[in-house]
Amino acid sequence: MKNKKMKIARVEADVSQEKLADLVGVTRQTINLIEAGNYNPTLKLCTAICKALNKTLDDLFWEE
Amino acid sequence: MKNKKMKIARVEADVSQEKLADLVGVTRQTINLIEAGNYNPTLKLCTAICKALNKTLDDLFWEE
DNA sequence: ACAAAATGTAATATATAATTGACATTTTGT
DNA sequence: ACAAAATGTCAATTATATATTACATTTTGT
Repeated sequence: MKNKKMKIARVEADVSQEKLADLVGVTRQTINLIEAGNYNPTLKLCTAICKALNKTLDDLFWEE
Repeated sequence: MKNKKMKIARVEADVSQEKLADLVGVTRQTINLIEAGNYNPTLKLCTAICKALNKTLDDLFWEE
């Protein structure tokens, strides 16, 4: 269960994993792991990522 | 920063903290802490809570 | 083709989410 | 008024999100 939506939003915003990591205050590896899936980030981090990419939680992290 | 939205949704759904905890597979204390605020739950738990209460992430956990 | 940037991934360490058990207080039903 | 249920909260432990360091591979620009 990769997080394609987040990766697409990031690429559309034209920011690298490293840049996004800086923006939200985590390491590049954490961003990489989230996009790779099998990861369970905290709400605070999800929210920070959404704001950095100008999206909402439902946009990037909701799964039916 | 209490999570009022979650508490309201839970009460409207007529489930106790303990019942909700059972539904989503955590302890009552964890639910209590989230509602009390100053807590940073994981995405998986947030999603489980939303589904149990028939809400979305934006409904319960989005903060401007 | 080449160098630089970006990405994938692993091992170990640290911070903190979540558990467990317990008790006090508040709320609800009768 | 009373008992039962629900909630608030604390201390100590366990599980796991995130950091750190490091290296290999892939992608991008020139």
